[in-house]
Formats: sequence, C-alpha cells, structure tokens
Amino acid sequence: MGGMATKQRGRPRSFDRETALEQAMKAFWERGYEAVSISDLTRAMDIKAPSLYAAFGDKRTLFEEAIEAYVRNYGVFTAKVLAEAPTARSAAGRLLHEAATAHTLPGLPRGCMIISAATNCTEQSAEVVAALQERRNKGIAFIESRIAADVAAGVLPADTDAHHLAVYTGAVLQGMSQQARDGADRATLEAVADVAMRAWPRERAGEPGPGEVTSGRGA
Amino acid sequence: MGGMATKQRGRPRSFDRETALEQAMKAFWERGYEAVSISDLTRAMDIKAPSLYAAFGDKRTLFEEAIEAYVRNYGVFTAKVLAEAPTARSAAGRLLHEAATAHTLPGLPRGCMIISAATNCTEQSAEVVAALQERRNKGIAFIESRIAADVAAGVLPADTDAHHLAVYTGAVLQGMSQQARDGADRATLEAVADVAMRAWPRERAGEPGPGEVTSGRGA
DNA sequence: CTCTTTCTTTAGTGAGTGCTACAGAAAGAA
DNA sequence: TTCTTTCTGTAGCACTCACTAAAGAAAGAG
Repeated sequence: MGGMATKQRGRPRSFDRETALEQAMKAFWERGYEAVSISDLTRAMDIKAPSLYAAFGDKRTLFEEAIEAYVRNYGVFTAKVLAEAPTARSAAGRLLHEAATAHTLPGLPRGCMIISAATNCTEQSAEVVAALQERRNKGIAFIESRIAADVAAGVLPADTDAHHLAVYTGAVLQGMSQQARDGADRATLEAVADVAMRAWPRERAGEPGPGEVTSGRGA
Repeated sequence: MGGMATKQRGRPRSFDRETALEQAMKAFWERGYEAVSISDLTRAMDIKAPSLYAAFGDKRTLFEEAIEAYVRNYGVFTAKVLAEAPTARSAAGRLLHEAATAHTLPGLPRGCMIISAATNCTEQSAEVVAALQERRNKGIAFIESRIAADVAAGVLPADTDAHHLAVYTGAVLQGMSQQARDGADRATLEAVADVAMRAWPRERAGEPGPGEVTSGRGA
C-alpha cells in the first residue's frame, strides 16, 4: 500500500482510452444504444473487439461510461444552473437557451443524448432505458424544487403550481431535442425558448436566495 | 370486367387481417420499428412468418400499414382540428389537450407512435426514420399556415411569428409524448397543455374563418 | 537471456435477425 | 373425383449480433 505507484508492467495499450471513449459516445449519441453494434463501435474507436472488452467491459458498461462522458463534456448542467441562477425563472430561461445551443452544436450529433439514446429498445435493454428515464425525471424534480423555493420566498406567485410548471419546462426541453433532430437550427430553438418562457409567471421582488433549495416538495 | 366479384378460390385465410394488423401496430407503437422482431410480431399476431409475409409483404411494408392504422384509429387529427377550430389558438389548445388524452389512453402504449416509433435506428432503416420525420414536420407546417391565416385575418397580433409559434407548439406536443412515456399521467399532461397555452398571444376580434388556410407562408 | 504480465490479433462461439423454399392442407371448379 | 388455387407449418437460408478462447507481440523484472 502507499508509496510510489510501481511502473506498469506488460505491453502498454496502443490506443488512447479517452479518445476511444469519445468516439463511442458520439456513436451512441447519434444512433442510440441498441442501434450501435459492437462492429460499429470497433470501427469508430479504431480498435478490435477484444481490446474494447478489455478496456471497457461489455457494451452496457461502455454505454454507461459514455453517458458519464457526455454529461461531463456536453450536457446541460441542470443542477449547476439551478443553483447559480438568481431565480427559478432565470434558471429555466438559461436552461432552455443552453439547450438551444447544446442541441445544435456543429460537428456533433443533434439533440440530447439522455433524451434520445434509449427510446426504442428491446426488453433486454430495459435497465438502460430505465436509467436514462430516471435521469430525466430527476432533472425535472430538480427544477420543481427550485421553483418551490422561489414560491416559498415570494419571488413567484403563491398560486404557482411548481410540479406542473417543472414538467412543462422539462417537456419543452425534450421537445426541443426532438426538434433539433428533425432539423431545427439554433436560431429557431432560441426562439422556441423565448416563446416557452412567456408561459412562466412574472416574478415579484423577494429574497431570491440562489441555490437555497430548502425543501423538496411542498406537500 | 365489372359485374359480381367471383367467389375467391383457394384455401381461405385462417386469421383476421385487421386484428393481426392491430396487434402489430401496438407492438411497433410500444417498442418502435427496429426493436420489434419478426419473431415478436408473429407471437403478437398469432400467425407464422410465411402467413405474415403473404398478407403484409415485408417488415417495412407492415410498419407503414401499421402507421396508417395508427393515424386512422388513434392519431390526433391535426389537419381536422386545424380546419374545424374557429381560431389557430383554440386549435392549438385542442391539439394539446387531445394529445394529453391520446398519450395516456389506458390499455394502450404511452406517447405518440409517429414521434417515438423510429428514433434509434440503424442506417438500413433510414427511410422509415425519414418518413416519420416528414410527418412530424408537415404537422408543424400545418399549424404554421393556420397561425399565418389568423395573423392575416387580424385575429392574432401582426407581430406574431407564425413559424416559431408553430415550432414551439410542435415541440410541446413532442415533449408531452416523451413525458407520457416517462410516466406522466393524463392530469399532469392536461396541466402542461394549459401552461403551454399561456405562451400564446391573446386574440383580438377579427374574422376567424375556420379552415381558410389562405397562404402557406408570410414571407 | 528468461519469466511474467498485459495487450492485440485471428478466428471463431451460440443465438438471433429478416426472410423463404417446400410440402401439406383446405377451399372452389370441372 | 381430380385439378387448380391459396394458405399454413416446418425447417432452414445467409447474415449479423454480443462476446471470447487462444496464440502472438511488446513491455518490465530478474
């Protein structure tokens, strides 16, 4: 234990693990979990199947790592935006506009990987589908608690329905991802984000308290 | 030619074609085009593969017929609603609320088949993907022309951006489908529809003219 | 050098894919 | 009956799937 890490013995890996993972991530992002075969992956990553299995485990584990890489490098940082923005309303605006950008980055697949990478799947990938579904629903729950905090602080009207407003905002984000895949450009999505924000209630002066997500749910 | 149709010769089909198609449609609706195998279909339709191929051609042709059956029996009739409703705004409201119902019908798959049945596909199903994408974009174009008609008639404000408002409405419809698949119930989706309509501009008195979709685009 | 460790390559595994040849079964026509 | 037509079931096609055993290749340790 402890001390210097001994030099690694044996033949060194001949490819860059990060680069290979990046290529796999883009393939999954573009086509989705089941539509990308191991053969597609080895071609995209420029390695042979046994090297892939030695470095990343099986296909499912590789996909999970690809999702982590996506969130780390390309995801819209829901939690960060919700914590940093002064109000829930401004956070939602930022989320929608960041999505407009993120879903139409040139040279990258369209839309959001977490929304679209595991929609049409067979029973044997049920766990992959459920994992992404949980991520989506947790994102909406985050938005809801941030809204509830602003309602409690008097920034948003007392009769604001935090749950429904959060689901609405999540639905718009998901619809924008689909629109990006169907060809909508960034300017169009920015406009959609602006229209979507018109449905949000006006703010009153209060004590915003950025990031102070006090309680999860009202009732 | 003409005259009475001669009695069909040969061994009669031992299954009901409509019922079998209905089962195939539900399978595609639930899981999507590529995730449903011929083996899955023969099980759901309770026929053997050669009977399937004799009655429906190949898998792609069967899917196309399943889409037709879906639109005929379960789809939200965009064109009909847009033509019948007195204004574009009321039409959008009806579309959103009909979607809330249609996406959560008990005993049927969640969400909209046209939105979700061909999202994660391999290159070899590119035509199926493109066909559904075209249906989605045509639906939005329909909404846009209805909005443009109301703007021209003075029902909606002159500065209304018909294109962006239509894409927004389409995005909400698509997001609601995803929400339904992620577990949102009908009441939640109805609330989302209500929130979404708050983003629409108010109407002024004018000459609504239902169905009078005059020109495709403004500029 | 040899020994050990680790990676890369070749060449597959069994299972599942969409699809079909062929023989048997069930109907009307003559 | 016998002939023709059409559907059904068995069995299997060539292909791809995710995955891996086994042997060769490249590094450090002795």
